[in-house]
Amino acid sequence: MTPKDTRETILIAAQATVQAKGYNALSFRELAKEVGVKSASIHYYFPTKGDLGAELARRYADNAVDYFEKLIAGDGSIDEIFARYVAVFRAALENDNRMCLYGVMAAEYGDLPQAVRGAVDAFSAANVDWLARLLAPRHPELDDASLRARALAIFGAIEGAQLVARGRGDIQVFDQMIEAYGAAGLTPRSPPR
Amino acid sequence: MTPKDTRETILIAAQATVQAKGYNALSFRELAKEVGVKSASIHYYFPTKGDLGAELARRYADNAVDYFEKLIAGDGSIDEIFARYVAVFRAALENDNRMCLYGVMAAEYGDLPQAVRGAVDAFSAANVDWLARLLAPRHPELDDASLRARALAIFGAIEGAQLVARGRGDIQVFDQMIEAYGAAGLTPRSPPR
DNA sequence: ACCTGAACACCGTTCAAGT
DNA sequence: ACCTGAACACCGTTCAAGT
Repeated sequence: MTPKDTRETILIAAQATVQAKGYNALSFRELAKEVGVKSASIHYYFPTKGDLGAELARRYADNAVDYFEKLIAGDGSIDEIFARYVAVFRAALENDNRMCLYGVMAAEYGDLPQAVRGAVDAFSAANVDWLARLLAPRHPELDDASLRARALAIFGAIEGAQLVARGRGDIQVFDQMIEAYGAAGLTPRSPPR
Repeated sequence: MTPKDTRETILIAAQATVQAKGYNALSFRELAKEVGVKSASIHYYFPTKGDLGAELARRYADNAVDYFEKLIAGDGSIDEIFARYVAVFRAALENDNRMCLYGVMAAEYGDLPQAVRGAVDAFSAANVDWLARLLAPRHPELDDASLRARALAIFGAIEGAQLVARGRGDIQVFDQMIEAYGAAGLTPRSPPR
């Protein structure tokens, strides 16, 4: 395994643990065992746990932005694109009842190193920006501030649906909540399949 | 200080820490320093951290249920009672950007002892029950399952608003999201003051 | 450049010992 | 009944030492 692979393997394993158990439950020693090195070697790539956490959050946000850009540039109605956006959050729950990295870290915010907080904030800002862009054509009557307020509310509602559904350990709870948001008119509705 | 006080002091200090930093960031040794005993004494009252966490979650749910019962039995329109319900979640953010104990613990769910999980689940169930009762008179057209789905969606949206607002460290973000939920018709709207 | 063992101060937990 | 010191295996971090 090349060093570049080792670094990547660390990040992948760490992300899975944080999404499942939280940032504070992530242990360098456990992580080292999964990767097949000693814990001191993790520190070679990431001097502190904060450095690892910050890179994790940055990577997560960057990957999300890339994917969302492709979604909005691709084919499909606003309803269809929104459904694919929601599907990303649903997929985390399908993956062993994991949560969005952002949601986990936001809940632990008070104990997060400053560098991690910055990357966490960037994720929510990117989601709100993207949602505002997606919804803009449908809401020509809204000024920029109102459009962003709507986007913020949608992002929060989805995060909350994920949080509550993971507590229930029931993905149908997530689907039910997303359906209710659509029925109330808060979000676009998924097109029938 | 009587022993009963000691036990109570432990619970109060522990709750504040969990709401600020998360369950995993709670340390028996730090807690002992705050309370003014040695960490082994905390174990006298709560044999394991799981025992403490479970009691924390139970107490939190019980206190919430008591308060909510008083709200629904007291004066006021549905809109007014709902506004007071939302105010409870807002108050956590006002208190040094803390979160609802439930939200924090749900985010750490994968690393929670079984006893803690049970108490966490009870809190969300209690909230959904209560919201369904509150909204029932306004939605005679909904059957029980639909009413509960609506209540679930509202609960999740409020939790999500709190999660995102704490990440921003901005309580106005919370207010904006609650306003947007009302505007969309998902939740009752706060009566003007 | 990459990895490691050993040490440090921390953590939850246990338990024999104190009052 | 309530508290404690000391020990255990854990934790993140540092660093000198290896290749």
